[in-house]
Amino acid sequence: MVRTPFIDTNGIKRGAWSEDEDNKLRVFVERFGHPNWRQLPKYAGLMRCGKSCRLRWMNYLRPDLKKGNYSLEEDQLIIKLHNELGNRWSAIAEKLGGRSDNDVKNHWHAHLKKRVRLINTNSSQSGSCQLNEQNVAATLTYPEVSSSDHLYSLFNGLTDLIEQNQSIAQLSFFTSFEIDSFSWTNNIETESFDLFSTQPFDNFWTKPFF
DNA sequence: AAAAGGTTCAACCGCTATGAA
DNA sequence: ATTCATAGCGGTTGAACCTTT
Repeated sequence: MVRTPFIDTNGIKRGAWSEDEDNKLRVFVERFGHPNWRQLPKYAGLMRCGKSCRLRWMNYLRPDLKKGNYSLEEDQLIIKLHNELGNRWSAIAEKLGGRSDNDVKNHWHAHLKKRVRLINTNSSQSGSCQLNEQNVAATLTYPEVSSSDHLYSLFNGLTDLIEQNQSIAQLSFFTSFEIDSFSWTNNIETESFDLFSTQPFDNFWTKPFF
């Protein structure tokens, strides 16, 4: 998933970084720091521009960089911070700790934006539910404790069902079965709320889907 | 099995902010 | 006050990978 390496007209290498280049940059920065990114490639023996070196270090090589899947807590925090700060990815990444701004930005566009938009759309249309089953008073039990991968997958499943325009009957079955089994197996107290409430919500993660 | 379309993410580009001269 | 160099930011893109048809 990387761009093919090539040398541009100025003799600067572009595209994907090789392992050898990574090693040169890592060794150099760990030893000397990076007081001047523009000069760095010359002294580090790299054919890259300073900007490219900085980006590679900040987004990939930094030792304090956290890699791998995002936790539910991280997703919650990104959504909350994006709501407060907008597209200020570096500020959001800073508060997450260990994630690069590029990584957070990609994660937002790939995973979170769609879900937030979907929920906002459905919330604003609560009077005329898209699912074409009017006047259905559904109640959803929701665990008070939300730090669980199980809950995360449940949330994903729910939004996928909504996206596929599934019926309330299918949703009700899915939610009650999944959440009841989760709360039962984890011995967690649950609280009820109205699935179709139009009241303003204090907490994104506990607000109804419509 | 192959083609088409969608997803992911590393890297690039252009712009702005900042600080030094 | 102005100019210039550099760092940093956010939007966009290229291409590998994945899924669907």
